[in-house]
Amino acid sequence: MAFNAGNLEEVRKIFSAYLERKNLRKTSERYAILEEIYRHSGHFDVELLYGQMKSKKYRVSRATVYNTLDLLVDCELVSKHQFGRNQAQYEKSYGYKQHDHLICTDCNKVVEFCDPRMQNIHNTAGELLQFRVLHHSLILYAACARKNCENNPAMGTKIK
Amino acid sequence: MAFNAGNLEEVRKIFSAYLERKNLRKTSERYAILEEIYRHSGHFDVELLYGQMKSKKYRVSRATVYNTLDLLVDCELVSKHQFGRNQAQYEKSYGYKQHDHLICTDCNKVVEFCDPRMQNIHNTAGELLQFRVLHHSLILYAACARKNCENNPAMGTKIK
DNA sequence: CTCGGTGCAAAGCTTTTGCATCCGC
DNA sequence: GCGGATGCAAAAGCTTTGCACCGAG
Repeated sequence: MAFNAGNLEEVRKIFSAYLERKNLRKTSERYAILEEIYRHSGHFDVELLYGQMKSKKYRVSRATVYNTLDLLVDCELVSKHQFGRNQAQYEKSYGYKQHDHLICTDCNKVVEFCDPRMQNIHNTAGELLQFRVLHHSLILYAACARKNCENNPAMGTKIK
Repeated sequence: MAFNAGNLEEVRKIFSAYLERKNLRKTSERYAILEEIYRHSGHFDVELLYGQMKSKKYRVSRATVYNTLDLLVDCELVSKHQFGRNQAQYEKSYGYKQHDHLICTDCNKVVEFCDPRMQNIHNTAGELLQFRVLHHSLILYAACARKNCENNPAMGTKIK
């Protein structure tokens, strides 16, 4: 998805409200990281984001990137995934409809999909267990039935 | 689940068949690790298993534990989970029916549950995407509706 | 002015790797 | 005996922490 000024305005407001609610300071670094994330699309990891910040005018540290990502995850502007590798993957989540992930066991690429049945489970599975489900992670590990999936542009980004 | 000699016999046979099929050597360390895993119940991480081996007569290295766990996961005698922490969690899987996991956001304990709707998704979600689903990971993150879940023995092991 | 946030580097923790030795086949 | 597997320790990779300085409120 391309850069979207209106969208950016909205997420900035949400972040501001969150920082105020939690009595956290509105630092330029926090907004710079939020904007950098919402300027790009797809999944990213800390190192990629840190590199993007460094390659621009920004003077940020990894510690601040980690700290700010935690805040953004907490206020639900970013979601965090552990795709079975050691490096956490993130993606912006505002304005995106809920989706899950399929990982190709042949080429390690990630495909997003949406299955309404998963929402049913999300909404009702907790009752029996006496839990209130806050969020979930569903990952399907699957072999590609198509040929040459590695070079298929319809598939998402490759994870490390 | 308590130690079960018959069960152990079976998994040892399965492991032997796997090692033969893959032309891998039947070392005493590999069988010792398999037995140590099947002698206990619940989830475990590498450090716990390594500690258990060390506290007994065994002379094993972490490297061998990691290597053997990879083999056991590959032949489906053990399953591996990334519960959002950095440390991978494992559990024995032979003779267990398929289940998914709920993690309490209050106390970090893991509860196993089984929802037949998940099997439906597993079996059919791949078709549309032209993938053959091999396995999946579903984790519900949920708040405990009961009081004092931390001390509830009905709930599983706490993860780090 | 205060003290929470930051940059930087060092430390921490989990996992992988290199190498000499060992042992299954 | 050959070559894969192991133990050990060192290295690698991701994340967190300690500390002095900076800047938002």
